[in-house]
Amino acid sequence: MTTRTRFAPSPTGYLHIGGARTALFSWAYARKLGGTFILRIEDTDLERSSQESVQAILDGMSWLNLQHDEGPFYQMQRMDRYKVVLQQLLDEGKAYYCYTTPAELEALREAQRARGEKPRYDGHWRPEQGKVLPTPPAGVQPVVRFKNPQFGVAAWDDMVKGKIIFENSELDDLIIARTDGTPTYNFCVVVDDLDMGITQVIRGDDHVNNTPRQINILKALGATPPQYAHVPMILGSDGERLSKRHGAVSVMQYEEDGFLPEALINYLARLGWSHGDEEVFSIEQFIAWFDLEHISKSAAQFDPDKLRWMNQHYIKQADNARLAVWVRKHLAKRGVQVSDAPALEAVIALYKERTATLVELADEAEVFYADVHPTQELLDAQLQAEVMPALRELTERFADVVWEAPAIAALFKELLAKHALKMPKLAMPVRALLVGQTHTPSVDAVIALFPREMVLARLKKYL
RNA sequence: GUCCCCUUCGUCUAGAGGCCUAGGACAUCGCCCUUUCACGGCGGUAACACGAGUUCGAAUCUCGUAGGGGACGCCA
Repeated sequence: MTTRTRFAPSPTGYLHIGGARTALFSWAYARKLGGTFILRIEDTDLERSSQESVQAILDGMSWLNLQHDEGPFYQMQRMDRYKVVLQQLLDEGKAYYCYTTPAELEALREAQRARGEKPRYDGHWRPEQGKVLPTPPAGVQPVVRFKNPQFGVAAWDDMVKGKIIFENSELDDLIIARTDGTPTYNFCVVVDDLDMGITQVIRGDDHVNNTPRQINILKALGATPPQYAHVPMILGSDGERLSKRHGAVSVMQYEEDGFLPEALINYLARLGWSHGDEEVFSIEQFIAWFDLEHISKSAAQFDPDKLRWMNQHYIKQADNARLAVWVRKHLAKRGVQVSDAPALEAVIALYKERTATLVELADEAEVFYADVHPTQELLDAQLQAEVMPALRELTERFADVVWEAPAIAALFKELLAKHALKMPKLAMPVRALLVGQTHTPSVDAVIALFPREMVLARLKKYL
């Protein structure tokens, strides 16, 4: 049987970090085994589902390069199929109508909670051998409940967590169709996974509790359950559940914040999964190495610092032209047009190993294309009387020195000796006037990057 | 409350009874490199939740305790 996995998000928001990692694992598993990766949109909750969310999920997947082979399938378009299966279950006596109203259920649960019991349906309308069912009340639309086995267990060998066993007596009869006739999540999932021939269900471990119910429905349909792999969730950097508070929870937010998709992928792959001591690896390598056994069983805390480190690594080895595309677009958003001199790629080549994100890279590049305004504080600190003569002479000599880093460096050395100054004494003020700050790459390299006239203009402005 | 799951440095993790004086990575600290800042190099601090048991031997197996998480919807 060929491997078929799926990612089945509900379109009630953007693609977040946790979903992205589940998708990544599911995708990688299929890729590794030469299988098929299916995208399914679970949009049966009309209240909360939206087309924008569908698009956000699609965008996130495509940015991360997680291509699906089939789909996207939409559950709302499969209603007819669900109804057929629902009727089948009803006909076979494996599901039944229940007339208990939401208000009655609420009262029931409250009473159970008060008694310290697990809130659950009491089986009031559940048909049994020899049991006389109450007369359906007039005017009440029934829901359909699945007749869950009362004895035995629902168990499976989870590919991540190992053996998990639930007593059927712990499970109640879940609603599989609402009063309006629409099927609910646990039922749709079962039908879909069955119809789509899913062989491994890889999903968040918040679904562990749904699994025994799904297995029971599957069995009622005469099907063999797929294998299950429940992936632990990702916690925010504070150890709390991921939420809006954590800022960048949407995958696309990372795009905006200047992260490379391969960096996020590598980081996510490594978060809660490992292959010995390997930290940095390509997507091909990941696919080759990936397995479910090495996914850790417990939740992992998201570490922004490590992601930044990973991103810096990928920026350093990324193609300059590719980085330039992003930086150019980003600077345009700030209203800064990148000109031909200096070439953006040359700027990036010099700066990329010192920035952890593309936004930071853009920050560094901006001064080459927009006016700089050194703060008065910086000017006061750097333009001390003792360096002014050397600074003026340097500026004069800049007019005809060979405009290349080695020649510029030689000129610095010459003037340093002549004026009896140390390198930082002269380099710092030049940095301040040129780019508005004192932390830059080698000063001669920075100067050589600028067109000569630009350097002269920026220096003369303060001399 | 009930059920299910989890527990190795601050964080992500390696670890399948002796290879563990518990390894790597991020972070952190120190040193080196240096034209500032980075990059890079070298080194340091830092963990098996606790308690019993099994065993010649346990981070690894068993049980218990504690702590954490998840679920208990006509949400997915």
